[in-house]
Amino acid sequence: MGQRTTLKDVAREAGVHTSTASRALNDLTRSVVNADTVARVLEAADRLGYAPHPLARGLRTNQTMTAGIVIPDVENPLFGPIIAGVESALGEDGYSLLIANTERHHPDPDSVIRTLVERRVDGLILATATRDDALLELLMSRDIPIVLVNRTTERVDLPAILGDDYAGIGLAVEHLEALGHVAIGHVAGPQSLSTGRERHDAFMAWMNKLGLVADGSNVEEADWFQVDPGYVAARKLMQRRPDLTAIVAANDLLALGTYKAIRDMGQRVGDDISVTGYNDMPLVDLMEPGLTSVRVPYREMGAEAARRLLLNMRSSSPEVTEVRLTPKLAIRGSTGLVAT
Amino acid sequence: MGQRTTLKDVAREAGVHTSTASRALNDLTRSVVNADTVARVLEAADRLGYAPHPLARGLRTNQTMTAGIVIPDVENPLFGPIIAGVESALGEDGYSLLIANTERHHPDPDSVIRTLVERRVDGLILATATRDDALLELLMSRDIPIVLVNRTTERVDLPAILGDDYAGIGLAVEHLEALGHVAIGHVAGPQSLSTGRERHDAFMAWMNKLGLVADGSNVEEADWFQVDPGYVAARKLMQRRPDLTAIVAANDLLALGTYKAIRDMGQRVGDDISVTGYNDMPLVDLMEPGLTSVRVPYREMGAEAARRLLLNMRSSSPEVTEVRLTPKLAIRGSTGLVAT
DNA sequence: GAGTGTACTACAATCGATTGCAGTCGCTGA
DNA sequence: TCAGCGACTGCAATCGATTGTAGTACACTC
Repeated sequence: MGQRTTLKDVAREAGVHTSTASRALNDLTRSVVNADTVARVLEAADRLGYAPHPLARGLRTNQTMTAGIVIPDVENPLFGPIIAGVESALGEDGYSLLIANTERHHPDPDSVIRTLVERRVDGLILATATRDDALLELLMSRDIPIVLVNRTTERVDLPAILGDDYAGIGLAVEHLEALGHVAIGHVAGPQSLSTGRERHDAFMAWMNKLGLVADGSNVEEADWFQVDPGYVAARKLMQRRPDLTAIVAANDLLALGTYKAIRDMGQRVGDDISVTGYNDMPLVDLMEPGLTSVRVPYREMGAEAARRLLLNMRSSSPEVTEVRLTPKLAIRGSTGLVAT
Repeated sequence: MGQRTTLKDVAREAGVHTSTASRALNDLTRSVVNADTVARVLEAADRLGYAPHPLARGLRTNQTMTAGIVIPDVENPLFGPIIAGVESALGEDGYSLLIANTERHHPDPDSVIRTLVERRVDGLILATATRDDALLELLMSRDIPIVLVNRTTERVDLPAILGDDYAGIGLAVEHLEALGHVAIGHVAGPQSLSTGRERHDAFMAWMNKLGLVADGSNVEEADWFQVDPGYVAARKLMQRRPDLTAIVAANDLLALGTYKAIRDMGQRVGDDISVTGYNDMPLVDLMEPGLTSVRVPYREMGAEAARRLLLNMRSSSPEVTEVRLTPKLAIRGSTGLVAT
């Protein structure tokens, strides 16, 4: 139809004032309206196909029923499940999701977040946090509910929904130790991100805990969480430590870069050197060999971030909580018994 | 800061009426305001950190400066580049992007689209079209600009930004023919989607054009664009036609399912049977062997859909155009000379 | 019968911007 | 000197919902 139906149309049709119609249509105020009047208004609204104008409502209530999510690289398959979880959980409560993609090469990534703030989103979910993130501090003064997802920050205290990296790396290291590996290396992620740093620290802690040698020579940091930096880091690591029989990579892309490095050095993944990854991205199970990877329930992570945000938007003094989701290890062909 | 700055504050600070301040701040009306007054208003706005309230503005102008994008499965890595392209192009024009994910198992996928319409998005980009899509017809009566992306529909005439499936399948079939293959099969996608249907039709057309046999026995439709349905369809195909030396799959997941089927039948991908895929998803290059795949510029597809939507939002009589993006073939180890 | 309390509804202000229209001032030409 | 026109600015209505407040009617009690 051409013209949209407004509350005035509904009120006229039901024979009441717009304020009565508004009260009849809203759950929280319906009880002060006579039941017969309520029935007439609801029937008129349904017949006319009425939907409230979100801008008019939002201007008055100071709520947009939208949340924003900021993703560092929406092309990275890691974020699809997180977005799906967030969108689904928010949708259940009647919220819509504005998405913004910063990307590493964005000229002014902070402007992306500011745009969402100016859009008056009711809350923000940020997947972009770095460990020393100045923008988060600035956002804190804005009094807008924020939840971090996947990574956290050390700059300020904010609610964060994360994977349990300590447990996840533990699964990988223990799995390799159970296969007889003692010379285990780590291709670490960038230490400016909490995911890079925590997986590195977890690796060191688990190696020490299991009585295995971790003196720093068995760790090499990749510049970024991508295949090529993983390849470069893995080569350096294996050149420095040719004795290593297993490598724990801080994510799947680094692991696949490690595959390439192993092959370039004339060895076989899984047979000569075992490799584990992290995230259990789509298709890593179809690699040759399938990648043993720490699986984080990312969709659930997204949903939990949304639920936390919804709680914090309703609360006048939101809790700063940190939730860590329990990972599992998907064991595949890239890990095998230590060669003798 | 606590309270937000409004136009009243800026007007007071600059010593003018709010209407003058509004005109001074807006590009289209600035020219009717005296230059000295403009300078004072701009300076006040900057000093007070003023940003217009989008709801107030939108209520009056009947524009939200938002567009909606509806994705059938945001966890599918295919859609990340499309979203990235859309978000980037819209952002350049000051638009924000609301994202909704329908998912195949959503109880009421149409409600997701209706919610965006009720949100008064200025336009919609739909990646969800099926060939016979009743909701699109309903949406047409709403007078909201729509652009289809990745898939099109036969139900109504709508602008669509697509891959050139005819050219893409042609690249694959010609490549295989050049390698000496004559017995080529097709693992088709679901025919209810334009991508499934068009790639199937393109395959038949190219086989006929090259004088190769395509009698229907060399085609098997997968129920969905996933690995397992691809596996099932590939097995059926190879059981029915054991002579096939090459298979053109309608997307990468079907291709990877075909890999599994080939291996289960004791043969080697690339050596015994060549396989091509479509989309060139992340990680298919790292498969063993790397998948030869038709690469569609999905990020550019998203950006073009956004540009088309922006044009149509500005136009009172938008063109129904169909743009097809030229694919390329990424040649890898999954295709080789026909075995003799 | 009068007074009081409660249920129900209407009135009007409000949110914060945009914009049609009108008033004022200064300049120019007859 | 006066009228007309253009530049500039202010006034007030408007977008469409929500909500504080007030008015009215009816029932109950003394």
